[in-house]
Amino acid sequence: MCYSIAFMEKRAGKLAARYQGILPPGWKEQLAGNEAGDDVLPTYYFVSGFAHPNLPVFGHDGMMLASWGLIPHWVKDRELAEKLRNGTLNAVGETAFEKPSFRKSIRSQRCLLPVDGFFEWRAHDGKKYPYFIYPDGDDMFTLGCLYDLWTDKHTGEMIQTFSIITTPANSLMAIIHNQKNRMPLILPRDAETAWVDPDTPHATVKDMIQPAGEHGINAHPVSRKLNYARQDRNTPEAIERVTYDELPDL
DNA sequence: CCAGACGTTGTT
DNA sequence: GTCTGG
DNA sequence: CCAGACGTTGTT
DNA sequence: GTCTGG
Repeated sequence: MCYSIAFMEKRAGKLAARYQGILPPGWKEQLAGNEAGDDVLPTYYFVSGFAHPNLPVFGHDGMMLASWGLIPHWVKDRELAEKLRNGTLNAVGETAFEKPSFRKSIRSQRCLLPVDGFFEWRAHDGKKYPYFIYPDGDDMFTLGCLYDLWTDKHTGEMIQTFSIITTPANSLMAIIHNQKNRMPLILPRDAETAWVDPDTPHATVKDMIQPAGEHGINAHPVSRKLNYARQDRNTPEAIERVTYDELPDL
């Protein structure tokens, strides 16, 4: 699974350039000339999905800000919305086509979430050690996600929300995430366009939901201060390597 | 049919 | 809105 | 996911 | 053991 991520790259123009292949004509120019997104987007060295942060996701018709934790469009009241969204940070890729909460979104409302990396915990000798998992160089991971738009019938408020698809762990992630053996869907660059295209056949979508290969994926242990949710964990230290003598290598 | 759930995770 | 359990 | 709490009373 | 907050 994937319950916390890093998102430091907040320049709308750079994101637009990175994802220009999936953006309709004109979007790159709009975003590049509009710095407003930078005011809206904080820098997250570490952010928990349970805080339901607003993050930029890319759908077939452009970029939108969406809150992490998918609220299905059919939810009738805020109470159920608040309850469900804590359980929809992730969507199991193997079952998303059947689940009432995801069946519409996985068919026609797929999107991409760029992240600088994500965090998972490794259990060793009765303790939990957080790891930061990140791509090579300056690139970002592109996570395969679903989105939905929910309207509060009572207030008229509309909330755009998303969920991160998960797959079984690859061999690297199985060592780190040794108690859950899941990982987020990391899409190869050449799959991005088809992922967001609402007309991509279901069979093709299913084929895309596979564990990423280990190539290009790096991971190192980070501070156990991340285990304490009440502390301010959104600091540059969150992604810095910490060496624990007792931890076996990956 | 109706009522109620609708999600993730875990079991070192 | 759609599925499951009874 | 993790750490930490885990109760009662009153209340237009 | 199970729920809540972050």
